[in-house]
Amino acid sequence: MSDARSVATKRTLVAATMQVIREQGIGAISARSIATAGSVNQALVFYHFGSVEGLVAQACLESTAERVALLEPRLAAVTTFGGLVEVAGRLHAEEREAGNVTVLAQVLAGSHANPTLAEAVGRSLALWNEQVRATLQRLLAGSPVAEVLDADALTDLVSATFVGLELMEPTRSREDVVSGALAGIGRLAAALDDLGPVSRRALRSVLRSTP
Amino acid sequence: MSDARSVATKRTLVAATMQVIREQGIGAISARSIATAGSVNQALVFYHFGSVEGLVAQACLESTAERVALLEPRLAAVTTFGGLVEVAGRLHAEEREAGNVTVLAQVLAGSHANPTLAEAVGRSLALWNEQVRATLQRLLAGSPVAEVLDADALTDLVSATFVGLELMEPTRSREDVVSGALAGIGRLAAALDDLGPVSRRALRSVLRSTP
DNA sequence: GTCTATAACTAGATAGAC
DNA sequence: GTCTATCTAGTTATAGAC
Repeated sequence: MSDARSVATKRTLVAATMQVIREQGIGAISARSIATAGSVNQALVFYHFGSVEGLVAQACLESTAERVALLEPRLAAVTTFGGLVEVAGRLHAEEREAGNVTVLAQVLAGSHANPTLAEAVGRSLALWNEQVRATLQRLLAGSPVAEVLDADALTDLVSATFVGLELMEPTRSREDVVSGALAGIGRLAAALDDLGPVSRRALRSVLRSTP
Repeated sequence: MSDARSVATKRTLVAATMQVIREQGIGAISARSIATAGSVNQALVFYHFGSVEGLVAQACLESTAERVALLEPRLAAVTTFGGLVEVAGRLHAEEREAGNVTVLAQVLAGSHANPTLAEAVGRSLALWNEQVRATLQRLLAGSPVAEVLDADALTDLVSATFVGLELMEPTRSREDVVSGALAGIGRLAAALDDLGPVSRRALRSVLRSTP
């Protein structure tokens, strides 16, 4: 019974940590702000996680794992670049509610010169990148784009864009700019998907010869 | 005389602030850490800037203005998408030394739920976006891509990518991933630049009809 | 496991000497 | 303008009661 209670408390603390980071940013994190958000005692942070850093690391990891698990089946079902951009658009829309990427972005910023957080962020990013890379690898196979971009490079670019996008979200005056941009990218991707065999060969040879 | 000394002290404080943010992140910022980095007295932060926040805001703004001023003539000389990606690649390489985008990214993260910093970040981002948008507007005029993307949307995407890229820089194991990705994007852009009039018209009509 | 109390420290900010 | 000294408030972390 005491074990079940312990688990519940840990859960509360992790959830409260995510909430504080989402609503006030990593700069507002302290054992007290977390305890207040979760309506628990401040000392429990240290009893269960050893330190505030340890709790933040755990929260970052769980927040990311949660989102990646939800996304995994959807990415597995993607068969075209257009479909991938569509999933990206939905993910961005869902972020307003869940804020998992925001948590990752904030902890990423806080991990500068902080080995403990850096380790947690590294593992969180790896969870994302695994999924994105696998999807891109699948889509790139047989695509002319593979002539100039490998999955690793594209993955890094895609992850960075998403992190930057969510970090800048609060600064945006118009909120439809991102969806507009994603729609445009989606149409470019769709055009690429729908290329006939002749244009496909032509594009491939152009990309191959471009210095 | 006392005025010249005052200006020198302000400069020292602003430079020290940038240095602490670059080397230790926004989380390590305090009147004392800044004063130590600049070898000046801690109380001077409040005498010259009123508060730590005020100093950080000023540093963010100056750091950005400095970089944007250096970039402006180079962007003005860009005439192709390939050229734009090339400038972006150089900018990324120079960041390792200067770290101006890193400062912006860190203050951006710290501006979450902080009106003072948010205002400074907003103005800093505007400085960047002005230049990027003007360049993209020029390049998009007459390009088939304009069928699906306007300069505003693309600017937001480009800025977000750059901020995310610099924020993730310390986490990258291999350091040539970004340059590889930029090289690939550059070849795609070059292919777009070199399109003949026939392919150009064909692409335009495809993009216009893509839903 | 959880709570109270507290030690040890660091933060922002200011008054007053120089 | 700059420095020392200091106040206040908030921080991590732990001992010990429950």
